[in-house]
Amino acid sequence: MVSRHVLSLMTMTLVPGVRALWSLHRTSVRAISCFVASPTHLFSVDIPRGLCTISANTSELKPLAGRENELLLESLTFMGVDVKMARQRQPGVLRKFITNEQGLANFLHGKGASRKVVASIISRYPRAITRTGEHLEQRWALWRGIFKSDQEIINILDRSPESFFRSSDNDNLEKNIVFLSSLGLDAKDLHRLLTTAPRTFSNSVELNRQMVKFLEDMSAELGGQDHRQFAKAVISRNLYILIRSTKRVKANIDFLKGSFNISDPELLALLQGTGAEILDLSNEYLKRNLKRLQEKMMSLGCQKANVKKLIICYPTVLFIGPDTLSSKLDCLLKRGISMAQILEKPKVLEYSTQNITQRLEELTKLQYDFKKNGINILDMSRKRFDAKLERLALLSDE
DNA sequence: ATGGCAGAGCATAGT
DNA sequence: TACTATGCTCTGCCA
DNA sequence: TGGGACAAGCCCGGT
DNA sequence: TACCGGGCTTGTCCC
Repeated sequence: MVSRHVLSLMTMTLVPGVRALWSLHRTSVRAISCFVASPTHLFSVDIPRGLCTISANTSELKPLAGRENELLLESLTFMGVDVKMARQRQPGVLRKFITNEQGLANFLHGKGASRKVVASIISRYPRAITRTGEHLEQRWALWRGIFKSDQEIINILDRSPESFFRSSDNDNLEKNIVFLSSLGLDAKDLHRLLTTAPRTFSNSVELNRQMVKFLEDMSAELGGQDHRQFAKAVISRNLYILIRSTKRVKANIDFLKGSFNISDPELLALLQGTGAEILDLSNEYLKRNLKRLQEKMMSLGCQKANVKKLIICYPTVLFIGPDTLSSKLDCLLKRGISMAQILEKPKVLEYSTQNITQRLEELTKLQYDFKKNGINILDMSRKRFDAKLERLALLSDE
């Protein structure tokens, strides 16, 4: 009677993948069996104990018993998992009765992950151990449709375990891939997308659709010609766009629109060009940076049109914190470089104040004439700059 | 970014 | 059996 | 007048 | 944020 109850419980709750792992586990556990009392302990489905207690007190068996699963803790500790971290992140997982940590570990090892990587993955995203073998196989196959090798995927999992494990919906993942491909994003873009913003693929496909729709609508609103093309361009220019909220993106676009008198075609061009990344900024940050940038430039005698020009040809300026930007400008102006020159060659702002200061010193020593030669020399890479300096020194020797 | 956080929805426990 | 409380998962958002 | 060697400028995209 | 360098065009000096 009791055993039949347990059996049906087992068949109902153990999904096929877990059952497959069961037999696998029994063979592989020998090597480490010295650490635990019995193979079943390692798997953390404590059947013998369950058999004893099930009729007496059902609640002790269930996942939500309110206590942590000691055998699971042992198993995780043995695997090198940072249990403290896991507990802090997803405490509920540690109380679960049926888990698949060994299956997961075997699976990942098979794909080339080291023991350390596996431990780190579980520590940071404990829910990973609730995924069944079958689920893992499916999901991996879908990812492999985009990546060339297992190792590539392992690298991403190591960086961002959550991206792979947060969703349990493989259908959705598949739909996402189909959807994103259908946009006309080529294999290379898809690859870059999943590499740099893997979270995109655990979004619901509806959410991704919404963002694309939003971008297309925006293109229409701004008088664009090919709306699909616009959305595609924004995405491939800004791989993070799909993990932003449409609310944020809309707020940023509205803000840009209202802040300086940029025309619709100009805005359209900006957003699908290098300015696409502006959309990532938190709304407050963007507001603050633009406001302070304007203030600073006005105080230096610039017109509003100059601000606009700067942003359009060098949007990255909006990423630079107001204080560093301000001191960077001061540092250049102090050495006799004019604002007009900076506006011509804004790329100089990409370099650190320290770097710029140092270069200015070296050039002053050689009596470099910025008025005559311009400031191109400041925005070269270190190597190129040094080579240039050498040539200059040689020239002045003669 | 990724880790934290919140809300919705779901399953189970408890009465 | 019906209803509530509790806890977990999933998704989406924030910075 | 042609052409080739070398430097500079410019535009990219990639960490 | 800060930094790097590939690759392409243009300019210039010399034979």
